[in-house]
Amino acid sequence: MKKILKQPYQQFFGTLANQVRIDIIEILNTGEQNVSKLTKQLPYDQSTISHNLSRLLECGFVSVKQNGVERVYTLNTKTIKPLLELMHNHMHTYCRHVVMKRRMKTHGSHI
Amino acid sequence: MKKILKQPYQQFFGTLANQVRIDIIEILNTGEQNVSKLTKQLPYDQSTISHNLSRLLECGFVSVKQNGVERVYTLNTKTIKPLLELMHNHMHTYCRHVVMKRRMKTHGSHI
DNA sequence: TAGGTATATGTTACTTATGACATATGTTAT
DNA sequence: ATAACATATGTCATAAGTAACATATACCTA
Repeated sequence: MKKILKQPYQQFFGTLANQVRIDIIEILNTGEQNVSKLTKQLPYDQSTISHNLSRLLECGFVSVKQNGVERVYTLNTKTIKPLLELMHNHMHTYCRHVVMKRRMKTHGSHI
Repeated sequence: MKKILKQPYQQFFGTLANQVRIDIIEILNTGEQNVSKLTKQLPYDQSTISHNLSRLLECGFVSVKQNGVERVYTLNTKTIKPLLELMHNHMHTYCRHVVMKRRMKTHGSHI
């Protein structure tokens, strides 16, 4: 069955307005990962990770390749990097009252 | 007045994932407007427009100046223009095809 | 083929966002 | 001060989104 797409703005921005998906993006920004590894690094159920990967995939924010039994997800850095850079610049310039707080459990992300 | 401190990603992207606010942005993209004029051009209540302008303001997507009895809202084109351009490019490149619903032996492509 | 692992999908209780309505506040002119 | 208009704010029913749970499906190895 074909998925009915919502309005593109909601599709695009709505996908990024979610903590689980942002957490996934931040991890994938450090390198491709399969679902299990993502699940181990995040405080969410495997099914939650999978559901949200599905939405990221649907929006073209990640791609996936099969590797034996596992599926390896890769971030679409071509879109994500300039997008997050734009966001951070904006927040820094116009929204300094908003606290930038990371909820990641791991270190080293530089989105 | 103190503003709500949400997570920046949700603040930023969540604000753009809404039809009323996108409608407002599209109109303001053609030039600054006061609230009445915006209300006349859109199928929403004046209070709805005002509520949503408030959120756009909070996120720095618009600025406002008092002009007599009216308040004139101006789009922050410095952020919005490149942002929407990025979005359109992305949608055009990655979101024009059918979603892959089941596992397939592919070697990874964007969706 | 069976059993184990990896990932996806269906469902649902709960949370959050939404937009209209009612009303309050602010501004200008008389 | 008051009227008339412009805009903002509080509230609420309900619509939409969320993440866990349960389960199904795909893939691998023996």
